[in-house]
Amino acid sequence: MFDYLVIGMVLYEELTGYDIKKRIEVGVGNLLKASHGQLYPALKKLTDKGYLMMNMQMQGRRQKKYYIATDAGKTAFKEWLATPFDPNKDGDNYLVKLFLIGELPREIRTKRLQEYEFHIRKQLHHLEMVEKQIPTEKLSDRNYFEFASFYYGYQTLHNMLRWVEYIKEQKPLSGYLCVKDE
Amino acid sequence: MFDYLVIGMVLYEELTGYDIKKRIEVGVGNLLKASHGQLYPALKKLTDKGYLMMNMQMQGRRQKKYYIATDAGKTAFKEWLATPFDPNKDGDNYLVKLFLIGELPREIRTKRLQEYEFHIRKQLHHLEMVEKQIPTEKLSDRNYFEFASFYYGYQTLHNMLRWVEYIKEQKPLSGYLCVKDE
DNA sequence: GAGGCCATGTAAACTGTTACATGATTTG
DNA sequence: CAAATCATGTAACAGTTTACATGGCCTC
Repeated sequence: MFDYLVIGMVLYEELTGYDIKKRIEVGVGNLLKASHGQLYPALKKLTDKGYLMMNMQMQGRRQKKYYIATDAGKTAFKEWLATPFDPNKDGDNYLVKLFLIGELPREIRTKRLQEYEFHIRKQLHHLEMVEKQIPTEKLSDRNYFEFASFYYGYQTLHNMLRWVEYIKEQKPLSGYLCVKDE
Repeated sequence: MFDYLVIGMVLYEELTGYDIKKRIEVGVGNLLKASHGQLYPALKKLTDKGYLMMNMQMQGRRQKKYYIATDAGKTAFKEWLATPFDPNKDGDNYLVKLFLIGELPREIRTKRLQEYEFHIRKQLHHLEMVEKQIPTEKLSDRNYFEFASFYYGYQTLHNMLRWVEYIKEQKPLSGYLCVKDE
């Protein structure tokens, strides 16, 4: 998965390893860290495989290696991206696919987004079942924070749902943070 | 860290490995999975170290192993929990400590929560700097979803902040999900 | 009686981090 | 001129998942 994310970063633009790392941090940094100890070997491996092309340049005395996806890399990437998300196998990584989903043709994209939405709703439903078993009265300090964590997870899923609903219609992002309710 | 989480689950109650796994899933499942291939060896290791005590029982023909923390285990756990959170070392795992923070005396707890809050605000501030560089006009399909992912991360942090502010004052959890704004 | 959940465990494979290593450029 | 950031890489280590392995209990 990490490999595909890397290819996805250099589909149209030449970037250095350093640049790629930055982009990943900004885009999906909240759930995935790309350590350079993982990134640089990956770049080498993907170049050897023929998925990336490397172009070394000198900027003054500093060497920079620019990478860009080859046709083979683009094909492999798009095949991976178009594959339906499997909750059992892909676990939590749907956000990575969502991050890159703009690369899919609109029709498949909409289908995938609907699948994600369905999956989130299923998880939410499950948490609602669990929630019914939480006592509502006075909690000890101990239990308070345990249940608080549960509610945090619940809330997080809710936000995910709202977000997917929002981007499914490709509403302007400038409005996203201001929207308060569903 | 995983080890301490496990000890934290059995401070007062005897639980089986299976039970522990379930509890972790409900409490912090959204950011941490406890695979049984990791849990069972950990239980064995912690028992050997003297941090857990095991008590085998038969339920019909089925053997169940109940674990509970020893005094040594409790001490080690509380030392770990009281240690200030280090963003450079502990990364994203603060939610695990928050999940267990009710075990700390109120004074230290409040201090830790304030530290978490400060850390989240710092991250938010950083994202706000990044956000200023995002063009507000019409985005291509490609860029739309990349920036959308950024906003998701931003939103997630905001929720984290709201949550920490809320539980800092130990407000009733039943109201949490209904609160819409800060 | 089949399928799903309860229950435990091991080992190989895989993934990811951290420490080690080096050095240039930019900014205060 | 010091510190931060840019820039690349390796290797040992730590952490995690997955597949293999087994079997009981409960509900439809």
